[in-house]
Amino acid sequence: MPDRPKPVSDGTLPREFYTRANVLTVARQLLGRLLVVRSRDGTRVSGIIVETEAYRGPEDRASHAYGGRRTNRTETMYRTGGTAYVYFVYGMYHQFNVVTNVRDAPHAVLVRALEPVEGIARMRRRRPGRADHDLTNGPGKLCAALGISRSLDGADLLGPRVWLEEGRREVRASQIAVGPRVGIDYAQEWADKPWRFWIKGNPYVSRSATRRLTPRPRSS
DNA sequence: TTGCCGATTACCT
DNA sequence: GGTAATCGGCAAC
Repeated sequence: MPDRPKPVSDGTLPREFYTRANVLTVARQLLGRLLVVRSRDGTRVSGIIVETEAYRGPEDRASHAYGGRRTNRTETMYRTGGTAYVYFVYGMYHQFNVVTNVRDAPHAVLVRALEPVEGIARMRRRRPGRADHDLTNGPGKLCAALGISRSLDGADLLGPRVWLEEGRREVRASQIAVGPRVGIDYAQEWADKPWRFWIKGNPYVSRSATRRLTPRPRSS
């Protein structure tokens, strides 16, 4: 595993963290980092990233940029690493992605789950009736909890609207689990690639993830 | 606990 | 006109 670029003094991850060529490396190293969104009133809402998925266009059939597809929606993925790619799916959910690699290389990492850290009261108001472990344990859920919408599509991840910080938790390689990505059955052989990463045993990984790979042993 | 299915709309064919 | 990088409710077990 290559060295991780040093953060700038305030802990914000630097451009060089994102512009590296290997999206799988970035997806792994995003685990344990702090995703921060600045609310309208200037306060912080944040969470530690505990689950990610890598998308490696244009060869990756599961990527929106498969085959070099370049449309109004996917244009954001062709921007420089360290840009937010936010899109809308299933008629009601947003998905937050981190663009990686250099300009015109459409690689991205989907953030699938967070462990809430700051602004938890605000998250509860945005997802009423949900237990705390159910606030951000899925890509659509975390966008709702953090107030992420398409207004953040194309935002620079060096701030000031949304950014990532070093975080306080060192995630060792032995603590990272790997498995196939979720919800891309249409992608044929690409659907089986082990490009999803999560922190082993973390209670905030997405439900679909835990269901697929950690089935409980059946009792008689 | 598992599995099915409807919601709801931007986007692409 | 079909589908999607999802979620939550409900039925069956």
